[in-house]
Amino acid sequence: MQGFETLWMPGTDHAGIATQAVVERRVQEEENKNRHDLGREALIDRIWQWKDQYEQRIIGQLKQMGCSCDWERTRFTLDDVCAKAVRYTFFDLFRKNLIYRGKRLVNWDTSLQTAVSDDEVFNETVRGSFWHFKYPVIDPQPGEPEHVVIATTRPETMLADTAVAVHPDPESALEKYQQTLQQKLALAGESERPGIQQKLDELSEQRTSRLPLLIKLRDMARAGRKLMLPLMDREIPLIVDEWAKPELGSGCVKITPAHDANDYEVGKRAELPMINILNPDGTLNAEAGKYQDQTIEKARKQVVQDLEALELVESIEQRDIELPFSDRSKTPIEPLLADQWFVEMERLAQTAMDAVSSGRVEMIPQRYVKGYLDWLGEKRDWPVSRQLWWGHQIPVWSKPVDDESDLERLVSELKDDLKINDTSASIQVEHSEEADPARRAQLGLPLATIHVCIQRENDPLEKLVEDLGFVRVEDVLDTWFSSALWTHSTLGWPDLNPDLEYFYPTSVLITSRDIITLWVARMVIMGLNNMDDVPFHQVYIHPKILDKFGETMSKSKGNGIDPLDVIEKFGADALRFGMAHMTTETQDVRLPVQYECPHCEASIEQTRQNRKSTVRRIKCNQCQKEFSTQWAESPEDRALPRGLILSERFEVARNFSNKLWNASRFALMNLDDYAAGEIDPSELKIEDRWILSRLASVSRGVTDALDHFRYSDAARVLYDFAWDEFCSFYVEMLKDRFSDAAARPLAQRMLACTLDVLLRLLHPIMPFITEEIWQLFGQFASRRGYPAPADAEPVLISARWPALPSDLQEPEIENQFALFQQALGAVREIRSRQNIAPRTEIAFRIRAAESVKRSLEPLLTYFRSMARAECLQIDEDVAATGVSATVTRDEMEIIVDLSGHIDLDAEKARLQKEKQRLEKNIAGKRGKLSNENFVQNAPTDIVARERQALAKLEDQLQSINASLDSLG
RNA sequence: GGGCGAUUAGCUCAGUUGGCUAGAGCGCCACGCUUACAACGUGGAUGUCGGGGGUUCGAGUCCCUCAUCGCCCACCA
Repeated sequence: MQGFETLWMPGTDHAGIATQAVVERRVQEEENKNRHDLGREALIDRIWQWKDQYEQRIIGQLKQMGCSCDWERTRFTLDDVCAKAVRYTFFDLFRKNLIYRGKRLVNWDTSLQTAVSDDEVFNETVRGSFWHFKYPVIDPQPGEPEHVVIATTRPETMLADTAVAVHPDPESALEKYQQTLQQKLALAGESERPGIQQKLDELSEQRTSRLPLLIKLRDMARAGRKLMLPLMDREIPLIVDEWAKPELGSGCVKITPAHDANDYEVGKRAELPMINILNPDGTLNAEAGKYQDQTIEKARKQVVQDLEALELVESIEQRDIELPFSDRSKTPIEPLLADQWFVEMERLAQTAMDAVSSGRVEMIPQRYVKGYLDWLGEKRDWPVSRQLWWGHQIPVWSKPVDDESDLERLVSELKDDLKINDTSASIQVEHSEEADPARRAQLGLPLATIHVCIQRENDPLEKLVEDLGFVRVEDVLDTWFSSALWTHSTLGWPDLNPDLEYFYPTSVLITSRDIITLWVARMVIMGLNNMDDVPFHQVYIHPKILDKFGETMSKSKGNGIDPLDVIEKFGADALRFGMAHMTTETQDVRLPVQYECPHCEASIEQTRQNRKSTVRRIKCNQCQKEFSTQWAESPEDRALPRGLILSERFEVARNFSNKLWNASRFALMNLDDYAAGEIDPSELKIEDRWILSRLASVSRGVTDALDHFRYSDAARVLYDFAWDEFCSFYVEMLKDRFSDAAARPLAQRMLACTLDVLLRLLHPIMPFITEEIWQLFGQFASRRGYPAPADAEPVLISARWPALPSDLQEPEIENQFALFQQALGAVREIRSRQNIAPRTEIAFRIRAAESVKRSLEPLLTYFRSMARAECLQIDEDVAATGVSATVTRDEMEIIVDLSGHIDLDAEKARLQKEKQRLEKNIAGKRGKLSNENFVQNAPTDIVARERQALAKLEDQLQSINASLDSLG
């Protein structure tokens, strides 16, 4: 289904684009042939619908943004490249004898008349009948049963039965099953126990009641006894096979090799005939005898009815049955035996395992390695043919031959006359599995089939072999076959060119975990096979976006968000930043989805009900007007305005974009008279050294995070820095300095170099807004930097990544600044607590040690602009006088004189609360420190830190108590 | 059935080698349109870190176990 999934989201990756191209070309071809069938029509309809709605929206938006779009060219170039690569690869594998033809059960969708792949199948539990039929034993001996009872949910498949199986050793199988159950019982939790116990009870009863019969049947099977298949009057053998589970049903199981995967395995082991009774459209074929041409449904009823007439129905029970359904047509799947092309994986899989085990390909997070190795370790051959009409058609021409002389003649003709010698075409001869000529004739099988694989498209050879009666194989290749070539086919392989030389192997593949096996493993295999080197060195598996119920977003559930809607509402940068912000290593992301009413902008939560594809319109619960959903089809529904599909989780990112834009606006407004110039480090103020220090740590942090795929860390670090440090402190402090003519030039240069680095760091996750700011910025201050200015690159997208010298990082300065931030916070808190009007100026004093005093003094001036407060005194022995409010912080006590406007009760309540908090913490610390084990065993620096913390807390408690006393 | 992951504030999520007095955004409460920003500013409230055991001086973090949820693979007379 990958082809179709990506089809709805063009541009998500190149494989998607390539697939889309192939689909459309095939649609065109089919239309030219003027073949009609229901499934194809429906699909084409959907494709055109999609093209109108989605592609046009994308192109329209790109055009609105002033982009020119050469979509057509991109598409066809990729298509051609991929088609060639696919043929070259298939040919290469064919020539190495790694491609072979065999039988496989496929999931057949009878309404679309195509096979569907496993990921297009969903299971649904339905209440259904479970029939127990009796098959007569031929010539029962005395003591032997007259019938064998089998059970089925699909009665019509009995027409294709070719055996009934019993277990070869029912006694020990039951014994073993009992042991397993007992083990499970011992380990089980409360809730599971009764169920297991019940099974055990049933089992012990079975062992007495049924075991003798099963042993008897086993012996009959060994003796080669046969049963009569009712209705068909065909003799079928009773066989022994471990697939028959003695503990289930009657212990006997009917074997239908052509219509059931497990039965198929049994059939292979026992060399049973395999009878396919189905036509592609779901009606029964000639093998079904008198039931021919009936639909499955009708045949099912008829079979039951006929068996009832023969008194061969033992019982019918109603049960919950899990049935596989086709996702596309919503009809039940019928397993069907079909000829398939396989890739032999033994050697190929090993190369891909080695690439990862040896570390040549690294997986991040590492936990995904296990699944990858386990899957490849099974080395199961890869069935690559699909019975669909879109995709890359298999480049093989085949012709069946009926006798040895024809075979020899044709092969030598191919080799001698057509010069097929494995250089650009190759021959395989597939001998029929049936050795007996009479039986072959009966079944209409050829002696052998000659397959010719041709490497190049439009090779004249294609025509020549067709003239010899060869017909091209109808099947197309699995989507993943071409996707596996993505890393090199998109670079022009098999043609050598500088791009391929330069870019292969690529550095990193970023993808979703559910296609590690389907896509990643196969890319490694094909890369190694075609290029003799791994396709990438790192594979980053990103988290998945889930909806608010924790379910994967998918079209079939209808619970996705629409990225274009998010862009329309919040902006492209908000989408990108938001995604980065959510991308953490372990956690999948839950994204609640809302519809936005196009009339009143009310937000309507998406529910399991209103997201369904049957819901075409929704009534807004605020304005009561209706709007259409993404599923709208009828003209009336589509005439309604469409509700955007959004998630409010992108608001954070939208607000951040806005903040950044406003801060930049401020910066540019104040750079109108900017003059580039050297910055003398000795002239820097504390806040300058602080912001440089922070900038250095932040750029290191961001670089490191991006290097290690920690996108959310990068986004968070930048968000916090830009908002809380750059905007809330540095920009605020610069305001004072801008109004001072003497200080202005230095302040401007510092602002310019800070903004410069910030924009560079933000660009990867907010490309559009930072680029816009960057280019405006260049008009005001094109030369900037610390300490010496340099010409800034004209375009941010190709600008240098910042690497600040680590000696700019000054922990002491950051500590010093933290003291200021604490003091400022304390003053603001008092203002707020006391409800002091914002315009009212207040005065305060600080009690603190000499070292703190020295740290704070250069910054005292900012209390005026940032808190409308003035520091009167800062000393070790400052004491509260008169009516005052105090706040204690780590290493200081801030005292605000409040005579005139104190709210005594508010202050007392606050102090009481603070006191409680401190007392609790102090008790905890005291307990810890009085524990001898802790003091003895913990590292000395930890103990010292705890002691210090306790002293600080006790000091704070003391001053709180003093304040409480003074307030009465 | 096998494997992987999750469970932290009302919601969505951070929490590096155990040192935590558990954080952020949204939402909530109070005050404020102060010349970058109301998509904003300042301050505030909010947690038995799913339950139970264990290891340790010390557990949100490590181990065991139970519960719930999700994903992948296999199976489904």
